[in-house]
Amino acid sequence: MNCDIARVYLIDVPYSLDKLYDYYIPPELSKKAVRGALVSVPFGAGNRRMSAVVRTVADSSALEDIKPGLSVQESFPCLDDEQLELCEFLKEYTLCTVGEAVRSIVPSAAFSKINEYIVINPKKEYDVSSRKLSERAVEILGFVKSSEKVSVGKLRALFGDDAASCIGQLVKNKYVLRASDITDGARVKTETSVSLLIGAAEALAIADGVPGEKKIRSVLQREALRALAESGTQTSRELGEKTGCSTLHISALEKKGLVKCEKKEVFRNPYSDAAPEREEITLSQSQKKAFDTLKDIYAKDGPRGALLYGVTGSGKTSVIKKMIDSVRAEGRGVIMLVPEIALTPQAVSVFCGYYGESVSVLHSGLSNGERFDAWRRIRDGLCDIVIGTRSAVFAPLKNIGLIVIDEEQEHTYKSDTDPKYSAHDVARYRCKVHGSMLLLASATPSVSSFYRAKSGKYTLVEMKDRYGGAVLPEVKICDMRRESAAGNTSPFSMELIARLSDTVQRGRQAIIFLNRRGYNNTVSCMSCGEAIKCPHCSVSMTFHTRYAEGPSEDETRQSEAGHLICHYCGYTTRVPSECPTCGKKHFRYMGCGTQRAEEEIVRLVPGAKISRMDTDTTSKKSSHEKIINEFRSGKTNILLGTQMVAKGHDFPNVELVGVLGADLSLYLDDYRAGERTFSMLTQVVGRAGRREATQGVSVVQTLNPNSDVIRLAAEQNYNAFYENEIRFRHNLAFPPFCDIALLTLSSADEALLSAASVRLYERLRELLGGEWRDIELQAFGPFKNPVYKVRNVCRMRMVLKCRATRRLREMLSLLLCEFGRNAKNKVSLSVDFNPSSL
DNA sequence: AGCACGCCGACT
DNA sequence: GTCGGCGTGCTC
Repeated sequence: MNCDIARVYLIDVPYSLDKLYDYYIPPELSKKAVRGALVSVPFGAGNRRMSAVVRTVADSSALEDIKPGLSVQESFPCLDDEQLELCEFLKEYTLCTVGEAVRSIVPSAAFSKINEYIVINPKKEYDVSSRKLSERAVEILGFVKSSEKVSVGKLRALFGDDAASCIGQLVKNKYVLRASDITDGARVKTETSVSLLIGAAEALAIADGVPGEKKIRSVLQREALRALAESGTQTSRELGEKTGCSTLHISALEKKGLVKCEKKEVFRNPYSDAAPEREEITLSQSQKKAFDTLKDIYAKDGPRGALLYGVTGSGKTSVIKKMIDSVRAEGRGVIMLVPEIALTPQAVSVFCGYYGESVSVLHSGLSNGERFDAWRRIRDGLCDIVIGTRSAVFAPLKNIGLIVIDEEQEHTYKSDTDPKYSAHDVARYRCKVHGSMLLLASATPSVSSFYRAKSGKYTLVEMKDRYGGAVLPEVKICDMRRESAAGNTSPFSMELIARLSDTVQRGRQAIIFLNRRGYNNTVSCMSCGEAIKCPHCSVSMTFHTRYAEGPSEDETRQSEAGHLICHYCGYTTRVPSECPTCGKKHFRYMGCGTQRAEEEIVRLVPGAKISRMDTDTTSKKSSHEKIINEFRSGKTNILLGTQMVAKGHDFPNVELVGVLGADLSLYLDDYRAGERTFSMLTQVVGRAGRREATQGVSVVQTLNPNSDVIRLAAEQNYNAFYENEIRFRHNLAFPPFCDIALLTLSSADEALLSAASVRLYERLRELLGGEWRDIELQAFGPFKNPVYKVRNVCRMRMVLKCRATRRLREMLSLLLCEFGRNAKNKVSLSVDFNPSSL
């Protein structure tokens, strides 16, 4: 066999079908059907056309029956070797399909779309009466006859779900044919630049109608000439805007031999107008020291990772910029990941200004076209810095010298849709491939990363001084139990109200932070302040109200209504009649949100002009920036909001920060609750008095003033916090001492779902007792998801504490295939390693 | 997932 | 008798 064979992965197949398939390459495509190319192939009994990516080109196959019919979809090889291997890495690592991996690293606009449709068979005489066709089929045939081509989906919509079988019948009897075509993905945008072929003086003379010169009657053509003579080469769009001429006028000028037009590709870049600003960076002594250490690490060979741990305000960004400069000086590229660009637009603008044309920005707010263009710019080597959110870690940069993960503790770096990857892991992988350095930066590193640093996997680089000798704000912890004992039922302490009034009166500004997130409340004792915790997991229990929140359907009523549930192990109990810690009988159900807080401020602080910022008020595209600008300009004097107010913004006029319910996030049903609370408090407390000589003040309100996490965050004592936390993780076997694999079954059919969850449990036990008995793991469940029903889909889960080894992944892969194959029953299984929340 | 093949109930 | 129900199995 001397015909070439392409070994491909199909793009949109379920996990159990995600294997390699062989197809003949037609001789005329042998140049185009190369490794990494996007192709389409006929698949399955019905020869449906499916997208695929070529993994290997071989000259022979182990199989006998190989289908022809491969065609090439895109003009460029979509993936290079590194990206293809990255896709396979993602499959192995996160148990996604190769197709899902491809879709997440290639912008959707690069994909052509395959349209399948039905046409009438011109060769077939359709003597309907003679053949035995169902009435339905005759009806459908009539419809197909009357229209040129119809998609199966449309027929299904018009004739009901059994249309498919009728079509099968029609196809079998050759009344109709299946066919497909391809619509292009994103167009490459071009623009036409117009330049004069004659001298400017001559052009002006023609435009003015000077006698003796060539005569042009059209006013608009003359105006276009004038504009070109005055300002030189321009795009046809610019000319149109300036003079009102159209492309017709320009092509007329071109025909007359007066101008020449050139088409060239342009890249849509929403950041191209960032003000260029390249200030020389001067480093303080401690910054310099950190920078030198990082450079030494960079100069080493082999896998290198560093954790840049610097207290808030120590000036990490300048050190990172210097690092980026020195990496680029060696001719290598940089990827810098940030948690969420929407929250820090000005930080991105500053970066873009500093690095100008060399930087590409990638984030979810881009249009498909913009994203595609940014991706092409990077792939074609037109820029060497990429700044972006999680998925920017896949940027097709060729020669990576450094990957930076800023604010590395943020949970946005973990994806919770397939592929369920963590940017840290992908960054580590790519750094290994490129021989580049990984740099994590944070004022409050994640416990896992700090542990890696402590155990020598990363080099720890510390910055202990605040830049410019700024002082930390004074932090007052306010015991809200006393307030309520004294009869204050408002969410604000007397002290905070007094300070707020004072601040407002003196024309200064304040930030109020309220971490009112999620839908469920915790129950804590009015007397000792302790929240009720699960006896098995030492995480707080969640109080479920009568109705689940979310899209309110009548059926979303929860069966566990009015119970306490541990989202971790599934343990469920009633609210006890007395506090397990102190025996008192009164509990507080916490749940004051930003809206109520706003009302209270209006009532309690005369003259306050408040901006409220939370997901409710920032749903519109630019409203977030509007609120920020109003506050920055002093139009409002109190900024009230959720996490958004804690991030990145630097408001010089803020001297007071209030934190309501500092312990709210402490009792989230997740083992990282402490870590998140600490990070949050540290950030928000640091917002007060950033650069003024006058010390800012933070008032932290809590029901639990003795909590170590809150106390240590107020002191900004990360090390002590870490020591506590790592001990807890060690004792209860949580990451980094083990991994968590979350298995989720979902289905619209409750009975099938619970049957499947029993099967899953039994199958898992069977596997672990047999062929896979070498795997050590602790399994919990199955139990219902904390939010059991979402949009009428019910979910059940099992939680595995284990080591995410290759062997474990193999076993879970087997499970995925087994439970995927039975997809008939409409139950699907998914696996998430170390999910960002439980 | 989708689609074919294949073996049992209610209709012309 | 057959149409068409969906159970089972395969897809290069």
